[in-house]
Amino acid sequence: MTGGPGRSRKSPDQVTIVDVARHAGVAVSTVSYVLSGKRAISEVTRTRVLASIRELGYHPNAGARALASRRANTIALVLPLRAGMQVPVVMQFAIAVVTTARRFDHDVLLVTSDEGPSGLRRIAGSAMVDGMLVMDVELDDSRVPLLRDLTRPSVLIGVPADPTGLTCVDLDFHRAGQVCVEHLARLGHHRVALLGAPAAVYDRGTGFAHRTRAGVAAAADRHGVTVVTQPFEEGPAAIRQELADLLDRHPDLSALVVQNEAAVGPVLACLPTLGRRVPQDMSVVAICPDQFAEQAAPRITSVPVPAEEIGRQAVALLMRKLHDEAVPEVTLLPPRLTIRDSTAAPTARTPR
Amino acid sequence: MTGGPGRSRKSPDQVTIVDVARHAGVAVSTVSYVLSGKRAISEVTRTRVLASIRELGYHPNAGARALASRRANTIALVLPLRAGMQVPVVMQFAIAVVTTARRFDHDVLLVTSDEGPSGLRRIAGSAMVDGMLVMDVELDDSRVPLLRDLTRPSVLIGVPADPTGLTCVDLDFHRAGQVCVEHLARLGHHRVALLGAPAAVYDRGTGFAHRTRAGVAAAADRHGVTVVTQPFEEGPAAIRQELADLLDRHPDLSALVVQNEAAVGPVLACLPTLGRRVPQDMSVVAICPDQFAEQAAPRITSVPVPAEEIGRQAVALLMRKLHDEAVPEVTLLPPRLTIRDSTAAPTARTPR
DNA sequence: CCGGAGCGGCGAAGCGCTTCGACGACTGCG
DNA sequence: CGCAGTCGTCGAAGCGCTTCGCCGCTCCGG
Repeated sequence: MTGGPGRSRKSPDQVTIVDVARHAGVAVSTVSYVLSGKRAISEVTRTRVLASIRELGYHPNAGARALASRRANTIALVLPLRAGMQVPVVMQFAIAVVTTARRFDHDVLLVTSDEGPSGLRRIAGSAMVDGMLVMDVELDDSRVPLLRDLTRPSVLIGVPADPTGLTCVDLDFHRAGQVCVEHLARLGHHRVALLGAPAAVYDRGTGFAHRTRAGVAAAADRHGVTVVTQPFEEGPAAIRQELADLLDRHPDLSALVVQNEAAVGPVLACLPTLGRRVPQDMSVVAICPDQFAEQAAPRITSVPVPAEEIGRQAVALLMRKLHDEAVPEVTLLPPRLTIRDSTAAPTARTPR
Repeated sequence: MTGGPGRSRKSPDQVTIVDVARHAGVAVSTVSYVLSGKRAISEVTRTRVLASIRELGYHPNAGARALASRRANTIALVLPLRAGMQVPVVMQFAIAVVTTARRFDHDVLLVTSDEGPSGLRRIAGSAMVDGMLVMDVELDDSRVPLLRDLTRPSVLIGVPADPTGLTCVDLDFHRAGQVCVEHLARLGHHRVALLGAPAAVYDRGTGFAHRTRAGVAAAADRHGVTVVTQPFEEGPAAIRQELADLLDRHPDLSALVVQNEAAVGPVLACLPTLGRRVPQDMSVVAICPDQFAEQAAPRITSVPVPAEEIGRQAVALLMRKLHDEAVPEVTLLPPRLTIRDSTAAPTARTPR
């Protein structure tokens, strides 16, 4: 426990590369090369070293490795912690990121933006991470100029207004909006409402909300569909009220596109009480996680946000940037519409 | 860019402590002591050094620091990634952990359990983290013996069957169950059902589910209340069915305790269609996040899981362990019942 | 007037690892 | 038979930081 006079002051439990080398009867550098594979090592030596490693329970010291190799084998995942976040999606995403990063032999440092840009500076400056994944990027995000300056590569989830010099991944929300409307138009709907995120989300300049709205509008235009757009606050009471008002003002609506996870359940619950059965009197398409769509009654036709896929892609892109490979500035994942039980052809309801 | 002959091969952007020392005209060690405060430094020197640091934009290299000081200033947050997790709670918790850790000048490494125990070994062995927070601990958790062996301290969220030698934090679910039943008993209810988590969660030996059940049973006993216990699967269809069955078998139930985030909404939605208005015909108490309880219609009397508080406590405890302070093995947070609109005295319904 | 105790600062020895250049021992070829 | 070219291994020089021991001051009491 005290460490005899010979052993200086090393803690007893820490096995170092020196111990491994001694145990295997080779030089320290040989052990290192066995581990990294950066030089040829004879099969016999390699197995002997690996055996020693296992026997001693050796784990390379991350700090020393980072210091010597100038690579931390860690990436940062920068989460926002604002209200109105899509919690399950974020979680799914985070898990995909960790899992994928591990596959590339990297770990993930969890960072929140509440320290502001200085937090990013600190992380990057201290060389704790080799690169960073930044979530929930807004159209005009204050972190973007900083990221452009930083020496470490980064990948953004979400697309800012000007993606020049950046790397961004996201669902193609514009197309997602289109796909929803096209589906409804094909069914014969002509009057559609988009129930969007809370107004604050639009005001904040959140890309996905704006892009979806644009996509919906574009497709509507093209297919002769009229669209009413309406932000939607949270809370079942507010939702009920807003929905009632909406139907009051536009009694001839026959379909809804809902882009607001939290609203999906309440909307479905309210519609029958407002005299609209789903899907007979009102079709509903949602942009929300599959899990939500599957569990609702009726099951909802939806375009899921492929959080897992986005996470994988983001990590993969970051890894390529770490290897100095060129990557596209914007990667948009194609939306996939899953048709379930909440959409149908409209039934003649009010005479024109 | 090429690094002149004098500057050897250091990357141009990395400011080191040597640069700061030179700029401030002091020794490297002096800069270090200014930063750590471990030795007295004159005010004049300290300000000069701090000025240089700011001017040069110096950030200590985390790897070097960890190597030399043998402390990484990082803690691991070990998440499960099983199905049936309480996603919003986990998220809340994670954010609280990161925020609190930062307050102690630590960062957070996000780890998932899918690598199994070897993942924990790797993290601990590589000295990337000084300690770990392990979430979602089960009664008989395979990670527990490992944690006991590890040299690095850890704090568990959840309490295993035998917490000896560990440090655990959790909501006092036993008392939470009691509190719910006591509230109902006080209102005059005599026939209560506990709608629990999916059966798999019980089978898995998840502590909070078992403890709640025990607490409910104990309080029921004491107050002369009869309790029906029933695991509840997910998905609105299943829930509706199970609820209908339950009411069929026990038509005289006048109150429900729901410990199943995902079931709260559907249950509330189903009850009226089964001829039970809330709270007139059926009182409902839930153990779920406040957010859910507030947004439901009617707003639900509930005991929230204080994720944020648990996160803060867990980090605080871990920090104390890092400083070799003694901490209690089990810290149980007292449940707080918030009375809202979903509970009332029972109305005579079926004649005895 | 001198000895001892702080104070404030310096220099150097690592922390555990990667990586570069060097160097024997083979190989194959002229 | 000799020389160049691998191949496999070694030794040593850092990476940027903390920390220990030391030293020259100044200040104080005896």
